[in-house]
Amino acid sequence: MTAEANENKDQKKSLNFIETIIESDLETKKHDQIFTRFPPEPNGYLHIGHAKSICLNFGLSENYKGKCNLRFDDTNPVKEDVEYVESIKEDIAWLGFNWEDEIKFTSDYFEKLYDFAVKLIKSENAYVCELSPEQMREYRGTPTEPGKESPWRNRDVNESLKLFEGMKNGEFEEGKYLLRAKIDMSSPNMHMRDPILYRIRFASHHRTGDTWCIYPMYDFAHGQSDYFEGITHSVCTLEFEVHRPLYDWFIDQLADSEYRPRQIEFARLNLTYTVMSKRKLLELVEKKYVSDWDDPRMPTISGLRRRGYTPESIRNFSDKIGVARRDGFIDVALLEHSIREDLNKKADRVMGVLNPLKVIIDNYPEDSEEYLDAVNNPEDESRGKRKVPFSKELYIEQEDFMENPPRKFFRLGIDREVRLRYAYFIKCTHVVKDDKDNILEVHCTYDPESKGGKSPDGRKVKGTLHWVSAKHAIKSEVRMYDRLFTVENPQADKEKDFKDFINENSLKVVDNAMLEPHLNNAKKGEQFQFERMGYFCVDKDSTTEKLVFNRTVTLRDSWAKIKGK
RNA sequence: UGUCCCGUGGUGUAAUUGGCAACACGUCUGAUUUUGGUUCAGAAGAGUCCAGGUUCGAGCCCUGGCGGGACAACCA
Repeated sequence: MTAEANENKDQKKSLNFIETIIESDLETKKHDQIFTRFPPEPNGYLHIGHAKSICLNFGLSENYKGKCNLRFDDTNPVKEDVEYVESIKEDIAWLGFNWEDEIKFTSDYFEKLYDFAVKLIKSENAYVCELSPEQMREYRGTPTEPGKESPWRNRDVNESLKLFEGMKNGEFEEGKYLLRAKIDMSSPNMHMRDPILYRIRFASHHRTGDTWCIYPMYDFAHGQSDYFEGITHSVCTLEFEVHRPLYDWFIDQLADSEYRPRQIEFARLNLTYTVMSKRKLLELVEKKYVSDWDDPRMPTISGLRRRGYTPESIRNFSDKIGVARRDGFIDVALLEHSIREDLNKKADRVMGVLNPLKVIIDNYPEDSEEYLDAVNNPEDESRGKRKVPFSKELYIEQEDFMENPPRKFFRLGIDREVRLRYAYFIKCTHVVKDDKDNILEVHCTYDPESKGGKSPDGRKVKGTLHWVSAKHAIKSEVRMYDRLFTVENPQADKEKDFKDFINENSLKVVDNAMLEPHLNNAKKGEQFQFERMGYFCVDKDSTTEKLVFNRTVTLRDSWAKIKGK
């Protein structure tokens, strides 16, 4: 009974506006099953903003036991490339979504689209126009002023037919002719002012090669492709809202049954401090500000993956941000919370020192060493334990020692006692410095009774430090990637030189980090939580096979705040 | 000067047929802790853009303002 009550409670979880539409369509039997699609243009890598759309479209079909196509909207060969097709497939699969049947391409429908265009010419709903780009602009009018009709608007049907065929057969140079729909040049909606259907492009297409030299425009391809595939709910972003009347206009001309796909718009994802403009991301890659599309500083899915983000964290993030029709900015802190939440459960803990400071235990036997038990993941006992080597000379983090500690500093200082995690209590006796006053060595004594980190007399220490044995430690490179962009609202400054968006300190490389030896066996892509420093992802250097760690996200760092105050 | 969309704590999303605005992130306390992490407990923070109207009662309905966004590529 309570279980049932709980179930009801879960079901009552509020629906977003798209789910409301879908449930209503299912209830009224408008559709027996829903069918969505994710339609990227293969002209760049997918980023976190696309992830929202992917989770939405594929998620909807999963939740309502429907279907979802992956369709490449490849109607502009000059911008598109197979490299992008491959990366997009990989990213979607990595996120854990499955598309229905084989992958679709808008280019698969070029023939059908051509036939439909011919039909429109015959029904006097389309004509071949020969206005130049400049004239087009002039004739189009502005959002507040009506346009004027093309002199070719009432061209004879047979003449249009013949010219259109000539366009297809490559008889005319680019720009000579256009196929346009005949709708309404005085419509307040610019998209209804005799929109272009086909343009001539002598460009080789990544799939159809040189078969075609005329290519359909987005508006003439998208809705029809939805129709051909049986899509019920065509979910897209808000900027396509003004295209909807045109979308419907074409469907009206095309549909010969009750069935119609419905375009539904939602607000695209904006993230604070993050630029997601494809144009700018492309520029970053082309001008070598970053290594590639998957550079861990990039907001691309592949960049986040290399940085150590998990598919689950991105899907959870997507659930949390919700779906609506109002534009806003999601705080990037929510994204980071999502990955911390996930990694906190999954990532093994490990000790490492980024900026080593040598500690010598004076009363520890010279050539002795021992292996101490360390828990891999306190959240998950099944992750087991590991042995960590301990010896007379150790490294600790430079910032874990202060000669003149402030009031709330709980770590090592002269005459202070702290615990070395999983090892012993140590107490600092003195330090050795060079002539420039830099600390070279911190000398301590240890309490042999406190092995494992507990003292039999029950005395407490306030601080617990991570450490690494100097002679056993592996030296490795650690790269700390930060978000590349640090402008609060990048979209607000569209025209600003994007170089201003680049955070010069977005990458710090530490090449003398000392780590626990067992990390030698770490696999590429594995994530670890370095004690007190954050989450890191193994990213072996492909040229040298050197062990490299990328910072996924830092821990919540209260100490930094205390220090700042 | 046009058409369309949107306006709920700092941020994002909720609120059954109108019924004293909820959740998450963030922030701040406190407790526990072999990570200044995690976990747990708690607090602050909006009266729903404004003004009218309908109603016993409005974030939800109506009217009028104000504010923000989209639309003038042979891009998608």
